[in-house]
Amino acid sequence: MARARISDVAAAAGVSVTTVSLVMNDVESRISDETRQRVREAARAVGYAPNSVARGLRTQRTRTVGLISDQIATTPFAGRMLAGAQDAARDNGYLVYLIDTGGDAEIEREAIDALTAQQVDAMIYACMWHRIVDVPQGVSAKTVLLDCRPVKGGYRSVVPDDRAGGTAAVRELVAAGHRRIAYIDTDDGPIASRLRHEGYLEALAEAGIPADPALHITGDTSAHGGRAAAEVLLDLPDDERPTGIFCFNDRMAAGVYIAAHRRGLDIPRDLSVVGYDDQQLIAAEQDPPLTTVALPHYAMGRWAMEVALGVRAEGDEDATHLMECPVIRRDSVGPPPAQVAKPNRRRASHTERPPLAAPDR
Amino acid sequence: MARARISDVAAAAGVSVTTVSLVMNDVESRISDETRQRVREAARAVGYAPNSVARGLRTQRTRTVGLISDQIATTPFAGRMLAGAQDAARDNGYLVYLIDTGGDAEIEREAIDALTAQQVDAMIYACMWHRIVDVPQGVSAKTVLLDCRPVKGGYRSVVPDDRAGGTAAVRELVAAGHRRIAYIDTDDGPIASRLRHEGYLEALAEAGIPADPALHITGDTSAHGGRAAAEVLLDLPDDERPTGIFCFNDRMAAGVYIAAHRRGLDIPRDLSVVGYDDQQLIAAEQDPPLTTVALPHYAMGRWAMEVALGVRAEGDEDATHLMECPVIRRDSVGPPPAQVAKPNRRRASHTERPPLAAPDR
DNA sequence: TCAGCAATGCAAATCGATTTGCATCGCGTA
DNA sequence: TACGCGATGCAAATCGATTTGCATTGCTGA
Repeated sequence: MARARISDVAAAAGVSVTTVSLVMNDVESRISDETRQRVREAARAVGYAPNSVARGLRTQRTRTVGLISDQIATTPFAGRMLAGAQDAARDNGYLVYLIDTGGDAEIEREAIDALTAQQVDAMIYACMWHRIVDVPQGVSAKTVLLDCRPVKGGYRSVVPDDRAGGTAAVRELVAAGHRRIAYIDTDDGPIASRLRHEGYLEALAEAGIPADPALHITGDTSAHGGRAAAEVLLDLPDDERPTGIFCFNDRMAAGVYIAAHRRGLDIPRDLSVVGYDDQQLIAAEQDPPLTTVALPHYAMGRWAMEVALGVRAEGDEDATHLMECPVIRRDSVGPPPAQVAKPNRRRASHTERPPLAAPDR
Repeated sequence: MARARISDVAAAAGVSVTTVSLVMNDVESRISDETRQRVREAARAVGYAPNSVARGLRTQRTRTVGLISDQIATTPFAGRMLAGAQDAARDNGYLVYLIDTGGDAEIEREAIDALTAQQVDAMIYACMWHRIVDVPQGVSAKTVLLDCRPVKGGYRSVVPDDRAGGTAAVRELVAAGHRRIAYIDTDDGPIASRLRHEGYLEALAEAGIPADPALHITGDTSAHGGRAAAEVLLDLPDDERPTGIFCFNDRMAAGVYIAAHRRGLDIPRDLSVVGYDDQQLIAAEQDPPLTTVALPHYAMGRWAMEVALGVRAEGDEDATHLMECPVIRRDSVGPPPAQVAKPNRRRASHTERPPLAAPDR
């Protein structure tokens, strides 16, 4: 049984298709209340629902949005961003096409062409890590960038405020009384790395704590990298050893936990730790649960969609919106030990110490 | 500058729109090679790409698929499933609408209506956990169920083969020489729980090992639940204590690690552990990396899409496909200790032992 | 009684493609 | 010369909605 068409409703109600259309779309005036009533009942009786494809052809607006992303599958953050965009779309009666390009430029090209052919009303170009992108040609002017910034302007975009997040993280440690605070950074060099470092320096400066380059260590962004970096820090002489560590991300913070536990250090009694990302299944499940800074993925997704649909008035056509990263307080920050505790090391020296002690660079 | 229409190409090539359409769609014969050439060049010159909306209206096929899911945002597995479905769609020239209902029945209803109005060629109804669903009315016959089974048939569906996965997991332990093998189960009662337990029993049976109800413990599906359950097991007398533990999921296995480490037990020397799910950032990052059973999300997503699009011939219209769960061998399984090691307990007894020792029920 | 106007509703054009049936042309053959 | 036929290409209908401009009806007021 085929779907009912508007002409079926017209026949059932004994009116023209024009009248049905006018009634269904609540166009003002022209049609008497009595007729309206009759049309509505007929529509319900035959189970009519307008064909969006036909409507899209005629009106030139499809109420669909294309969301192109480079990596949906491989990061646990993606979901929150999608959910935010999704919810905003639904709230406004839009449907979203999702395309994951896997970062492949050719697939990206094809995706843009396909979405354009499909007459989407807007596009969102999403990245899974805060980075700078060269937006491909062909995306419409109504494209919004999500978690990335354009190489040379011309687009509205939204990214996390990593700088302020770094400051907030370090302020947690400062507020707890720490003065020797390390930053375990990544050596992969993403934008967020630089920004969080700036935030770290700013928080130190505002607390009147001189920055010590020896406390800025790098490693790869895994638990292993964090652990290796932490071992370098914990091997420092007692009066140079940090009492608080801010980590580039939660996975590295998990590595710090491992290094600390292996030396019999208790968190937060002997060492305070703050992470970044508030990564599901990592941050909250640490023992003790990790204090960290959340990446506002849901809010960014929502923002991008609302701007793309034009329901959120953003004055500037060419501006990057910084989304606040809230601190999530859990149990990994406490006051510094009264005097630096002597960790009961299992080994006198780490002969296998990894070659990661890269000082500031 | 508006997009070029087919009539623009026709004008540029000096032919009719019929001819252009015939050429662009590679309809056989009728048009001379010379004309074909001319049309193609004209199309390229004006930058023509067909309008999918108009085409969809005329052909009644939109080359789009709707993917309705209950929880995209909250599980780290979703991405793989989406990626599989996505890739299969792209391989066949389809675009996918993604809708996350959050499990809300009303939103689900609206989603189905919206997708129907949008004339999707097929739908996929995806769940994030293997479960039984009452598929709402109105989904087309071409709907495929992903990671769930219908209450009363009528749909094609694909789910992980949790039973065989449970068997494979336990076989790993049996093959390493273990005879006292525990199963730390969940008490939430998902389908997978029962199936994996059946698989566990089957592996024991085929190895001629009698099942010991005391070795079937339950807990909640978190690291905390796994840890509590492991403590119960490790408190058993030496000759009853398991040497190998199969866990319902990787998070619980992570809890087993914590319990073992707190007692000074080394994995896999003193205790072997097998998880389930191969969860990103959990399984591989354990110390040592966890041997586990992978949920075949990507393959299931691809299967569902291919069946939905009709490119994979599945004879039975009403059948559930079981997708194999491969074992991922890492470093948490070894031979059992020569004789059961005396763990160097920190405490003589666990006065705070949690009330979780629910025997088989 | 009839012009004029408001109220109401409809016919037809339109969006941009696909596809059916028909028209034209040129050439070979009777 | 006239006819038939293959090759080629086009006009027009169609998909299902929206929307413009016009037609009809009934009522008011002169």
